[in-house]
Amino acid sequence: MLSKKTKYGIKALTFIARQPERNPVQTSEIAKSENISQKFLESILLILRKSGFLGSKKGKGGGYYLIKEPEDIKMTAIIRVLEGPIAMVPCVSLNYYEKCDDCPDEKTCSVHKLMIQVRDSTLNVLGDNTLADLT
Amino acid sequence: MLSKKTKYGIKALTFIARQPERNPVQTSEIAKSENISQKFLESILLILRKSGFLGSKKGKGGGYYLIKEPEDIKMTAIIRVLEGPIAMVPCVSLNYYEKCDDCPDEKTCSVHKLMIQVRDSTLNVLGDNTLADLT
DNA sequence: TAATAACCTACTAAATCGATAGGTTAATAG
DNA sequence: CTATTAACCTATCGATTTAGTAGGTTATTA
Repeated sequence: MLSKKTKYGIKALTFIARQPERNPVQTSEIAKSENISQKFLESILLILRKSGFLGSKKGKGGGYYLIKEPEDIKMTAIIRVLEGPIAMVPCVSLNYYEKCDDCPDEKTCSVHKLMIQVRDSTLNVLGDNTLADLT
Repeated sequence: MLSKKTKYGIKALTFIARQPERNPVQTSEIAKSENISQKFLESILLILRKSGFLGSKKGKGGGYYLIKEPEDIKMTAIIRVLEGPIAMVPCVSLNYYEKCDDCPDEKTCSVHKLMIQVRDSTLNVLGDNTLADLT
């Protein structure tokens, strides 16, 4: 299941990407429009800023703005930052690999074999879609 | 993330499907071979029996056995029983649909649009694979 | 200097997960 | 008929994660 954190993060980024001007958008505006708890959203946008998706400006007229073009922001990147691994099992994760403690040999593991296929197909979809495709 | 429940369930089913004879396999044997807590595995095999994947036999020489041919057991069916929805968001789930409380219109929701694609590609992989493919 | 909005830290209620404990029931072997 | 075996059932539990809330501080603008 996708966490609300990730879901809200994607919605917020989409909201910002939809702005006609490149003006900063306030957290409160996004929160109201997308029905998200403002405090929770604050923490999400902070993560997205710290990981290089957003810039920010304080004080009146401040807010968050996109640093890159929506076409250049792949959904894989967003989801990895907010949700963590895309793979359903750590032992097939490209960016968050971890060995299973129960599995002695990945090569003969039936789950491993299957989850690699799932990972690849998911990766294809999320790699093909950019923020621009969601606007 | 795939739960251990589902992971162990798939491993157990694969183990049973690998048996040369159709003889019942004991929980203890699977647990030992696959490094799974026996008690936990018991509860999983019980679910798989109640949902029609396995038959069981009590007493000495008892255990669990497949009811259908491995070729006829799709991975989608197994995962839906053990893990629940395959979709990452309830609002795009075919078997466990639920409306999002924050989202006023699914048609214009960016997350919805994306998650439908992820669901379909995952469904393709899990629908193409049967238990026989994992053995 | 007041208002604004991002930024930061800490806490928490509720749910879920991965078990464990301690039995009961039914089938088989001797 | 009895002991053993293995499935079956119910309850509980510690740890972790989730989705927030509370209450501030810092920097920018009018």
